Amino acid sequence: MANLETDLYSVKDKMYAAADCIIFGFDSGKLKLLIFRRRVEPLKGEWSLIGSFVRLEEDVTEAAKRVLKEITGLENVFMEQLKTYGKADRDPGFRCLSIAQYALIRIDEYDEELVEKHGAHWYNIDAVPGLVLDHNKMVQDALERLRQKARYQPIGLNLLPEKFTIPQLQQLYEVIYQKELDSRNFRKKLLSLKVLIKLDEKDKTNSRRGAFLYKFDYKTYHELEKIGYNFEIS
Amino acid sequence: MANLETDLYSVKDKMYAAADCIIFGFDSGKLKLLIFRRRVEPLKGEWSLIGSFVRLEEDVTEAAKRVLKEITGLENVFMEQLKTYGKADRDPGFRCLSIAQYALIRIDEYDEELVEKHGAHWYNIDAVPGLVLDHNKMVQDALERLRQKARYQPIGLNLLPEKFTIPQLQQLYEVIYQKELDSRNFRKKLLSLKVLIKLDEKDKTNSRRGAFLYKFDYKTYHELEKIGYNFEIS
DNA sequence: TCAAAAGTGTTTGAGGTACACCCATGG
DNA sequence: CCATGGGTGTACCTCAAACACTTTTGA
Repeated sequence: MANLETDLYSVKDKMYAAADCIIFGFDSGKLKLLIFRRRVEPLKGEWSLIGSFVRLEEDVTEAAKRVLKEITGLENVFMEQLKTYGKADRDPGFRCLSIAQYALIRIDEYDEELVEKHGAHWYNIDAVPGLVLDHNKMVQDALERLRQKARYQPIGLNLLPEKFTIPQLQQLYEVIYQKELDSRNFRKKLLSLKVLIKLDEKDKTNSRRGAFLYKFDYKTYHELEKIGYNFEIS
Repeated sequence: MANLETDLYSVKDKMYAAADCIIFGFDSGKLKLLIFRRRVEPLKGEWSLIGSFVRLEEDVTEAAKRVLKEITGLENVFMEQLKTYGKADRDPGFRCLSIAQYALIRIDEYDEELVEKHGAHWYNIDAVPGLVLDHNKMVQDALERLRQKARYQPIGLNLLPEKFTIPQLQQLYEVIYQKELDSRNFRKKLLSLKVLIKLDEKDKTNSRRGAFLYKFDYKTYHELEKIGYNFEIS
């Protein structure tokens, strides 16, 4: 990127590719998005998704992982390609495709210091400010994908700690679907799937009585998946 | 593209983007794929998806439409971005992302002459030969997407003529899902959705008795869609 | 008249949805 | 002892799945 501003001819003459990350988190019953203020011109100081140019010798996936690690310190995070934004005029400076990817992170695990160092902030998903370029559209598309995908695959769990309670899980699905769920039916459905392992511990942060903690049984889940089982939470 | 081979330095130094199209058709009860033999080095003569570099001043979507029109003569075809293939080493010649898009076309409408002129061929989906680079993977991914998407949205209809019979439609779903369906249940389900318009004509190509032709009622469908109706065919 | 595809109803079981009360505990 | 969130059971109804025979008509 160093020569971007010095070598104008080559800049205008080239195709660039950016890996932009839509980073979701879940905290205090809210779905959150990690964004930051751009540090470079153009649009310096504006809110933006976190991204980077894809280097010539680098896989697109690697670029996204690099960005994510740089800003959160996390590796091995759930991340999936959303789609590529390829309008010729989407970036007024030069021709740049954006391969958008969304990530689901456990908000209790990220490196707070690193995040602050980069000028990043967590915003409630329903209060995201105006972002640079087509980034708001990307967030909307990512949300829709998350909603769609969470219905049939247990990806939502990537937003919770490894040990979680049923009420927590229900709350998560409620914010993803934007709809209240009946706790009796939710619990019944979840347990009938046979992929939750009940632990002996309780989480007492939300009530005197405490709620039992569970872990998701990925091993069983993957076996069931092979034989055409489908996880579905409406 | 003309200077690709003359200007080696710039070739190695640049990021390219290709729009590759996975073109599906449906004919004689089979799902088909349109591929062609590469006309240029490298890999000249090998089977390949149809694609083109995305021009600097062109939207990615436009590039795909351009390719599709060039080879089939068709415009206004159902086409959707599949995903971007971005491994650094996916193309041994130079750095090239591929933004893959899949298209569903009515096989009775394409321009046969044009297709032949380009050395293209329709292959049964279960007999596709080895393709160049990662193109076989793209086809697999597109198929999976088609299967997934057809379940909840009436996109399959883009593979049939405007007027179609229920048995034809059933056959289509059978090849997409790779599974036999019960004709009584299928018909019942379809008609209960209230989005098929029965015509007075019959198609007698498949039986003496003839089967009634139907049209899909997109107008009603889109209205129902707004109020949270969901089309679903298992 | 017969072969071959089109078209039609009913029964059953699984699972989604609606709904209200008791339990456990710390302050 | 009580306020607060955690946890449980039942009745109903919808819909998917299984299943077999009649109709039409051109050759």
